[in-house]
Amino acid sequence: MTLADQSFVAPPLVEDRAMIIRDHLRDAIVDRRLAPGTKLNEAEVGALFEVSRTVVRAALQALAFEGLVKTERNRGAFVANPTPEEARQVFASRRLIEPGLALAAAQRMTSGEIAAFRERLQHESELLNQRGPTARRAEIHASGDFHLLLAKVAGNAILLRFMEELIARSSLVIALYGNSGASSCGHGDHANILAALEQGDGERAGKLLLTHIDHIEADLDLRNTSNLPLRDALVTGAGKFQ
Amino acid sequence: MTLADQSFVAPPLVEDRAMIIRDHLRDAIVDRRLAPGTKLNEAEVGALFEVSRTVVRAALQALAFEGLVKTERNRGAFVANPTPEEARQVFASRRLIEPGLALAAAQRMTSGEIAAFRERLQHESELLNQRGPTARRAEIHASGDFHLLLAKVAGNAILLRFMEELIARSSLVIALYGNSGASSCGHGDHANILAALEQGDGERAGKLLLTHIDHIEADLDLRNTSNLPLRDALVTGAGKFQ
DNA sequence: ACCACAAGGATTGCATACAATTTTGGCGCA
DNA sequence: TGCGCCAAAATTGTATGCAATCCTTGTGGT
Repeated sequence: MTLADQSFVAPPLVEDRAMIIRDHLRDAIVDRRLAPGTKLNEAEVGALFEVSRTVVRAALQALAFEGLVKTERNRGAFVANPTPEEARQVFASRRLIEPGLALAAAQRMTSGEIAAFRERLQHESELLNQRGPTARRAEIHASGDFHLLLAKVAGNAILLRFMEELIARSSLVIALYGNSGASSCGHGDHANILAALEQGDGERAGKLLLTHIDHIEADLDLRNTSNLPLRDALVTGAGKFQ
Repeated sequence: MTLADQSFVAPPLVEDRAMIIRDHLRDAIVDRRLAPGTKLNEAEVGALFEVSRTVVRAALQALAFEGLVKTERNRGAFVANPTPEEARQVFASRRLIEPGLALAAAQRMTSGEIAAFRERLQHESELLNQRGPTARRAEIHASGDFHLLLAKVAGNAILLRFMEELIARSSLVIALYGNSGASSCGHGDHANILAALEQGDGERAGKLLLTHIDHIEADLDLRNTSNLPLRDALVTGAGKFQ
């Protein structure tokens, strides 16, 4: 390795520490290293990242906007614990938006972007052949990245941001309600969608996306209200002791 | 006046001052009382609302998330100055989402919600008969409210939030690029959409929404790159002195 | 044993103080 | 006059202190 190899380092000369912390927390939430309902103590998080509460609060506010964190006044911030109804709304939103993205993407996609898609798929299939919780987390991540790439190619920055939020929340929902049995969203779906996109058939890609989302949602058990962390189980659920 | 007269005071015992300031600023931006590009000085805003910079920063961060404010590190917050491309993306997003809302709304709409729609339309037509910039602002507001009501009736909280952002940005775009000539978005469109919804014909309502959005966008002059406030004109535009 | 309640501790909301950065204004010089 | 440079002023980024609120826990009464 030569010095030239390192010269590429993009100079984030001025870093926005709040956004860095936000990204770390988001990763942890989506990967479910932070369980839903977990209290995010400002001082504690600040100590972890070696910043003051001021910065932490900015990060938490950002995550609250994305729906990954719920804040209650004078009580603090908690990792979101999406209800089945919220989960349904997430997927309903995706059903509405993603076919439109496919239409736009099919028209605009360049050969370079096709290559990027292929690389993604390759990465996914590698993860599929691995076992263990780490691989499964990476798999959920990778699956989301496919949809995010679709949104990027579609070329609408607003919809891309919406999709970023929806994908993050989807990952949380899958981690919460997913029947690990069926492993996860079918990898084959993505390949078929890409094929349609390559042929410029955005409409078919959109229909495939719809069934793909159906597959994902079918793998969820949205009846399940258990495994809720104590307090939230009693507060949000209609428990025996209310 | 007796003591009892005062007892009614609705207890916003704990108010979130940051959100109040956010709402005020948003209204001012959407009504264009704050011109695009205007610098939002933290201390200045804080003095106006009699709060510290801390809460002002929270409000500004919230508006930045909605795309109504752009922040630059160490430089401050500025009222968003949407480019024609951003404007197009706003309306493209609405074209994608609103027909889906119409479908859902047509199925779920109650008689009470129909009445609310009628009331909205009544309000709109009253504003149409008035002249002057104040009435025009209120008209843009009211027109947006129609679409927000549609989103509420559709019953998806996530899409409602997306629409809130899109409507706010639309209002800003209309204020920026609107040819006041054609007054504004046709009021008749809304009546037709409501009629379709009442008949439960969500599909037709969706199609009418699409042409309605076409009408709105057709009334814009997105070629216009003038009236940009100095700095932004030079930074974002490919000026002579780059 | 159970409940009500109060004191203490912990945590958040907000204001303020200080550091880092940018902008402004002026001064010298060509 | 016009340009470049530097110091002062202004503004934002961050840390910290204090007040308000909530939660816990222990205590007394029934």
